[in-house]
Amino acid sequence: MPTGLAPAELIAVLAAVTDDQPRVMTLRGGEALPSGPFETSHRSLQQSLRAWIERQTGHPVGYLEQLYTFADKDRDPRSGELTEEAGRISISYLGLVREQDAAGIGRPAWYSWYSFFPWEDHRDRVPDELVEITDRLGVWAQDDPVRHQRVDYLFGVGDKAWNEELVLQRYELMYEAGLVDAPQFGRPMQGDNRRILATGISRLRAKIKYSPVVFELMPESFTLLQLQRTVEALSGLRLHKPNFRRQIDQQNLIEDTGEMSSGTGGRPARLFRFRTAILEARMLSGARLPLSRS
Amino acid sequence: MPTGLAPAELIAVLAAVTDDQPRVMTLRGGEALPSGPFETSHRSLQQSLRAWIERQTGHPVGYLEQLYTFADKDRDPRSGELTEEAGRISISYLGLVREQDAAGIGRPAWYSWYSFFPWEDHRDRVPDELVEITDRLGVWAQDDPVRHQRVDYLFGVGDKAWNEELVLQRYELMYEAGLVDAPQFGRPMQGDNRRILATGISRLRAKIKYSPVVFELMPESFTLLQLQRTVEALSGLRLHKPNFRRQIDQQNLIEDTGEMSSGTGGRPARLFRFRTAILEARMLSGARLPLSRS
DNA sequence: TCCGATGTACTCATTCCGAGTATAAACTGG
DNA sequence: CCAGTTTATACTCGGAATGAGTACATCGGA
Repeated sequence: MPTGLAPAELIAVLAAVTDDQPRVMTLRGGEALPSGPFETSHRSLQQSLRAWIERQTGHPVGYLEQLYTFADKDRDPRSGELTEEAGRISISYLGLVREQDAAGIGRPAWYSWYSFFPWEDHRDRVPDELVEITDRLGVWAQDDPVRHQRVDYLFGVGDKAWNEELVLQRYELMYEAGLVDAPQFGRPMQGDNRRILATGISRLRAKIKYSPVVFELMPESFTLLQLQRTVEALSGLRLHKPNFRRQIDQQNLIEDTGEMSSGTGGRPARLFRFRTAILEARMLSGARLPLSRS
Repeated sequence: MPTGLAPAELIAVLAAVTDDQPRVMTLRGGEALPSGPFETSHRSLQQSLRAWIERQTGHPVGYLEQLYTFADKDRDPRSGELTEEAGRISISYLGLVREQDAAGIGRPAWYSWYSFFPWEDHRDRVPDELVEITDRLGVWAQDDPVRHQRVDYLFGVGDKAWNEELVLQRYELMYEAGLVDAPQFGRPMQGDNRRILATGISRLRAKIKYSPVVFELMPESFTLLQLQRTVEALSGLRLHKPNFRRQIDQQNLIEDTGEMSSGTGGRPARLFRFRTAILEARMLSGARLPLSRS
């Protein structure tokens, strides 16, 4: 991004899925999210960011959504000092792209989410890191029942279920407990970038449940298993195959292309495509109010 | 708010429910949402806004959530001209308060949402305004099947169901079709304030389904019917009484105070209170992924 | 004392969801 | 070419949640 006197900074969480891994675009060897000043020459925030991303990656951004706006003083509660840029506004966005090969000068790299948040990947087993974290948080909560309740709820301790959407809240609790700087608990990032990434992951994990955004991450045509693997990568959970397929075709979101996948190891699978012009789509039923007739 | 050279402006959608009407705090005779510059003297955006609101209303804000951040050029697509303040950032918030009597100098007024969006109140009947709007939109869509699909989906035409959450998208479609300036379609506001209000209503209508924010609008103790009437006011829908009650006590969110309501016309009702220290609460079941065992 | 309004406890059918089973069709290594 | 592995796809079945409706209780007031 060209520099200049800018009233605001834009920060992007750019996500893609490849090799069954959810990935995020980073700069500086995985230490920073892409960011730059808001250019008033463009028409709007969205357009400004979209243009910059497409210049950087060589790919169009399928989906772009605003995440959160911070003031500088929101951003790093550790250092109480006032910087020269005090009062600057940072606006963060979540963007989804289909491919991850950057056209840049080799600087951008796509890291797996789970290298920053190793405790969030529950696809194969409960991560060792999570066990250690809950142990340490147990000590931190000690005789404080309120802390204990928060830890149990956020990290699925005891009979509580693991809720994959609470990425941000888990990170913030770990921050409070002083665990985020431990190197075994994920790759560090500069400033508050890891927290912004957590915000994006939380948002996306929630969104795939009631909106068909997953398809923004899929190629033109795909098999049902590929779709399932993508959802699993994003949510960090393993899904039940027959039930997943049932839900997908109940939603009526995809249609058969007529073609079959070339052998990926087993029996060839049908190739599907996303039904365009489906704007009324909701992935799952969505919450309901108990309506009255009439 | 004191004026000054500010990098950003804060705008608040302050909501309350009284007399079975969802209300929003306005200035200038209902023409503007409260707003002011972001004061860097405070610690963060949230705190800055919270302090200002409490000074204005004399009441604490129970719940405060960021809505959306606009650049000036996002804000009024009609006038293409560049103003002196081009590039200014506006950050909007949704706040919930329990009472609506302003301590101010008589300037703030609490108007019903539905005076700005008369077509959004479906509690008693389908509003006449909605019928006229869909008629006009039918003409606007004319021979364009894509437009027709959008209109049908957003406004519940034909066999499509009315979706109360789509307040913002409906308003934006009406804007596109040139209907928002018609005086019979709701009270006007200055600039894009009506669109920001629509954003807040959309967010709140979605939120009450999976989060216990409604209780931020309720008094200390309340009857089940009062709670139902509040949800109905917010959603603009009429709910099924027995099923509403079933859901509420399945969620285990409230507890009996032991007291009874003084006669409100019929048999006295139990008074309940919100169970504090319920952070794991979700109003409804929430969408689900088809999980796999172990 | 009856009526209207509200409060509260049920029933019943349908749909949705979690869990599991069974079979089909490819590839692989001996 | 046969056995075993991997993936694809079609079912079944029970339990939970949801939509819709019924029955009855208890108050104030005409």
